[in-house]
Amino acid sequence: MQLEELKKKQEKMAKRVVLRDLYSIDEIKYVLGVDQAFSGETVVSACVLLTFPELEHVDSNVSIAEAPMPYIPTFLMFREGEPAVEAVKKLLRRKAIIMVDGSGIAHPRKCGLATYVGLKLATPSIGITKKRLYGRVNEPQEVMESSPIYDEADGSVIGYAIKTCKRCRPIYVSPGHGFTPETALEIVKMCLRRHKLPEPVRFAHELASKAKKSL
DNA sequence: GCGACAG
DNA sequence: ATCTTGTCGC
Repeated sequence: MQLEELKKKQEKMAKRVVLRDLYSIDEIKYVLGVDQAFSGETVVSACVLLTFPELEHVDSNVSIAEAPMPYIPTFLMFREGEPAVEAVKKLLRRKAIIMVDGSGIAHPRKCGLATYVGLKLATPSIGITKKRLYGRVNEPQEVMESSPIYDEADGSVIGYAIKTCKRCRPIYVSPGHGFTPETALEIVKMCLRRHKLPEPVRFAHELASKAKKSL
């Protein structure tokens, strides 16, 4: 099938991923949050720009597009990647990092949606998911407790699961590009404010669904 | 063959 | 992701 071709593209991109900190936490000035909402096959991509670490809203942007292909597990980047990149472009600036609603390297071929966006925009990125896609994890039990996500093949740490609120399942964090799993987790913790999801992703999700309604 | 499988 | 009301809890 042609999915084999797409797998090769992911494997090729994965080789370009940098898993060390391109930015130290204290030099980050902004955090961009991205998410998409769908109306049939119409993609509504929303991006919010927040200051870091204050998380004050600076600007936001919405862009509409047609989905290039259907959703197929582990191939999400080919469906939402370009739309997401388009939404982020206009708001991108120096010392900004990107937080994406989708996996980073916690992916079978180490190339999730967050990795795609980070590499495409040559900007450090972090992936956040509400459900596990790949990796072995012992779910954290206490609020704010985190536990490593291990690569199913070599056992290396590829991210962290963290229980962000009392009565909710943990969220999964993995670097997309330009960060170690530890730093990605630390940044996500700094973006939490009494909700399950970190503010950048939360606001982007909110904007995307709001923009979708007004279509 | 069987189960798993982001958004 | 999306289709959907009320409802329990902080």
